[in-house]
Amino acid sequence: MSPASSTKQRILGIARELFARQGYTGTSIADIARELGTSTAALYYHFPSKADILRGLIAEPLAAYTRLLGSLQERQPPAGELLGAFIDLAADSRELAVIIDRDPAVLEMITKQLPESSQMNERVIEALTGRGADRAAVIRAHAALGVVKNATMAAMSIDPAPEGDAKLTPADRAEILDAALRALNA
Amino acid sequence: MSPASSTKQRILGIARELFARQGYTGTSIADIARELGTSTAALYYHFPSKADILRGLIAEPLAAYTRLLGSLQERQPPAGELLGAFIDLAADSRELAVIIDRDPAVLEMITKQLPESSQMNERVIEALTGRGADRAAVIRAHAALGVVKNATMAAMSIDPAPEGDAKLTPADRAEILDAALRALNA
DNA sequence: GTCTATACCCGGATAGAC
DNA sequence: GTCTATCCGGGTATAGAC
Repeated sequence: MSPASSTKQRILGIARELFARQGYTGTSIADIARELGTSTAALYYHFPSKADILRGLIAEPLAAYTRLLGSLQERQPPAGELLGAFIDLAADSRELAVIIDRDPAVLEMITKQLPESSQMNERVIEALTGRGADRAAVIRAHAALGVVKNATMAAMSIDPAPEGDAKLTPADRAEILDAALRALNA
Repeated sequence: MSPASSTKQRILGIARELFARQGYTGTSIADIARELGTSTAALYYHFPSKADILRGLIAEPLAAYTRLLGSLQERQPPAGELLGAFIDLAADSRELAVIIDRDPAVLEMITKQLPESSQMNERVIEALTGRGADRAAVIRAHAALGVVKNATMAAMSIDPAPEGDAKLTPADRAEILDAALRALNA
């Protein structure tokens, strides 16, 4: 059963944890193998390279992000809805977010195989401000995104920080969203 | 003259740039030496180790941060003043900020030689909320800090992004501070 | 699917001449 | 202060047996 729960999945789980703690570059295949309880050679039976492990981790979240951005071309949701979606994305993949934008090597890997990603951030800002916004509005949009990133991470770390797949409570989510909207709207 | 403008200073300048772009771990001594136009051995005449180059870069900004936090024990400034101070710190050392909290290896180095630093963030939050704040207030404090970090970085990168030691314009600073205060105060 | 052994490279750092 | 040459460790990855 669960064709997904093979050794491959265990490896991905271990890698996610170690990458988040030590960074991608800072984590060696040997580290992962040790945690897994096998030799490094065994690892290479399941994944052809270290980069492929990373790809296996970020593929889906990255696709979700891309999907969300793509949908903006058809419909411009109100800012609250958009920021809410970002909060959910950040909450779902907070470990990945850490991995991705902490390591320049990872960023480069992503831009290499998904060149659009470099303009993603600008697209988000544009969606939050509308076209032709002035400088102050752009800054406020960045401010709102800063709230989303920082506060979501914090909310999932503090105090009743339950195990791995903790969820963001509705109350916390509402608090973050409100703060982001206040930052956005002068 | 200018006892500071020696080769040491050139090295620090190059290192700051490369560390910011490629990360500390992702930058090799050879990278720095190449940019400097010398061999790696020559570099080791000026600095005993790669870690010492990093220390040379972060010592002063880190001290400034420590000083600011220390001053909080004598006096509790209003939130606006405190957030303003953080904006200025972030603007002054935005490259360093990138270097520091992007690389887990760097973070570890700092906590090893400056153990208090691990509680610094909590102290900041406490200063922003006052003692015994509820969960929502803590989240809002993190939100405000997210604004400071993200919006300051953005403001110094967009459009009239002048050379290296660009300054934050007063207008941008005011915009960021307002957004941070709005995020902080429900 | 997992092992041992190893090839290979690259990074930090040192020795010693100039 | 800078060079060439080199050591050493650790990292990714592979070969080939089991």
